[in-house]
Amino acid sequence: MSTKVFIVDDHYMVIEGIRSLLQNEKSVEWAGHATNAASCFAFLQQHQPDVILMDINLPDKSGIDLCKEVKEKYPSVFIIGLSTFNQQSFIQKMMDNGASGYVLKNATQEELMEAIEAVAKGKIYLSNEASQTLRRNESTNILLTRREKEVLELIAEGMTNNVIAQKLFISPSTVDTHRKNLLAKLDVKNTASLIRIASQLQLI
Amino acid sequence: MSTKVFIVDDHYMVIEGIRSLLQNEKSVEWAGHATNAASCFAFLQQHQPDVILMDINLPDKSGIDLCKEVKEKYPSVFIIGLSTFNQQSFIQKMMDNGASGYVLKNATQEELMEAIEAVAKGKIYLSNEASQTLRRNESTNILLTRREKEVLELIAEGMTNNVIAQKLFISPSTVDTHRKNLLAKLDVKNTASLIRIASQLQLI
DNA sequence: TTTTCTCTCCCCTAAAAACAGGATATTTCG
DNA sequence: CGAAATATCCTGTTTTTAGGGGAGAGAAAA
Repeated sequence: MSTKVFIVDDHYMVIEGIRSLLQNEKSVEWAGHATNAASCFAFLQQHQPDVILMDINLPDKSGIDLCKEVKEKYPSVFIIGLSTFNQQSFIQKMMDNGASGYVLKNATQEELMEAIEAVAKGKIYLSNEASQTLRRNESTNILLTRREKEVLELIAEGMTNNVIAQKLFISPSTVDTHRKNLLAKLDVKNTASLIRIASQLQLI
Repeated sequence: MSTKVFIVDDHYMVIEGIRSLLQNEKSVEWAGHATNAASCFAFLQQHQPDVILMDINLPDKSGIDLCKEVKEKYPSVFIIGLSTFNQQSFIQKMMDNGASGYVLKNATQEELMEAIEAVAKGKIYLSNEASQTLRRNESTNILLTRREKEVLELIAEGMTNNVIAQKLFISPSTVDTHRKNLLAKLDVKNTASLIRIASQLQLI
C-alpha cells in the first residue's frame, strides 16, 4: 500500500523539486499540493492524505498554526515540518503542535523518503540537523528560567520595571532582580545589548 | 542558441524543482548545479554557463560575496539572485555586487523563464515582489540619517552616550539628541523598544 | 535666496536602569 | 532528606536615559 503525500508550500520550485524527488518512488503516491493554508483546508475536506509535508512560512498563516489546526480536525494525518533554516523555536513549536517530523529543505531524496516512511508508520522523524538544533536549544535554554523569559519579553515590549511589576503582580524590586540576572546570564551591561542578544538568540 | 543555466543552491529540493521547471524549455540548457561556493568555482574553471541562479544562503559563503567574486573573475556570466524572502538589504547588495536579476523562490515557471531570458540578453530582471521591496526600502530608509544610523548601531553594541560621544568625537549632548530623534522617528519610548524595532527592521 | 535638513551643542528635571549588598520562602532534584 | 535553584522582596547609591526646551552652523533643496 502506497503512502499518499500532500505538500503545502508557497514555493513552486520546492513543490516541483519534491514531486521530482518522489516521482519514481513506488511506495509514495502524489496526492497534490497547496500553496497556502486556505487551499490546504479545501483539499483536506475532499481528500485524506497520509502524510503532509508542511512549510513553516506560508503567505496566509504560519505553518505552525496550520499544523495545530490540521491535527485538531484530522488527527490521523501525519505532518512533517519543512523549512529552510533550522531554527530551534520553529522546530519545537511544530513538534508541540503535533507534527511527527521535521526535515530541512536541503534534505536528500533518501532523507525525505526515510522521513515519510517513518512518520507513515506513526514514528517520529527528525533530521540530523533538526535534532542537533533541538538539543543545542535545550542546553542553551536552561540558561533562562521561565520567569526570566517572561520578564525579558516584557522588557522587549518596552515596559519599565514598574509596569512589568504591575502586569505580573510582583514588586518592582523583583523585576529589577530578574533584570539583573538577565544581564548577568547573557553577559551584558545594559538593556540595549540585552535586547540585541536576545533578538539574535531568538528569545524574543 | 540555447542558454546554459547553472544553479548554486544548497537545497536539493530547489535544484530538482528548477531542473523540473526548466527541463521542457528548449531555449534552456541545464549546465549543472553546485551546493556550495567551492564547487561553484570548481565548475566555473571548467565550464562557462551563460546564467547562474544563485541562492543567497550557502553553507560556506554568502551568495552576496560569491556573486561579487564570480563577477570579478567571470564578468561575462549573468547572475540571478535567488532567495526565499525578499529582504531589502539582500536584494540591494546582490544588485550592487553585479547581479543582473533577482527572483524569489515562489516564482512560477513563466517568471523564471522571463528572468533567464531577460538577463541572458544583458537586461536587468527584478521580480515584482523584489522591485516593490526595493522601492519600499528606499522610502523607509530615508527615515534615519547617516549619523543616526551610526549612533543606533553603537547603542545596539551596548555603548552609553558618553562612550559613543568619545568614539565619534562629539559631545554627549549631541549623542543624546540623536538618541531622542531615534526614539521619536521609530515611535518608541525607550532603548529596549528601540533595539527591538531596529532589529526587526534589520537596521542593526 | 529663503527654507528645510542635518549635525552640532547646551540647559534643566525626572524617571529609569545599573550596581552592590543582603534576605527569605518555595520548589526541584540528586 | 539536604543542597541547589528559583522567585520573591528590601535598602542604598550612582549612572544613564527620557522628556522638555532652545539654538547656531553648514549643506542641500525648493
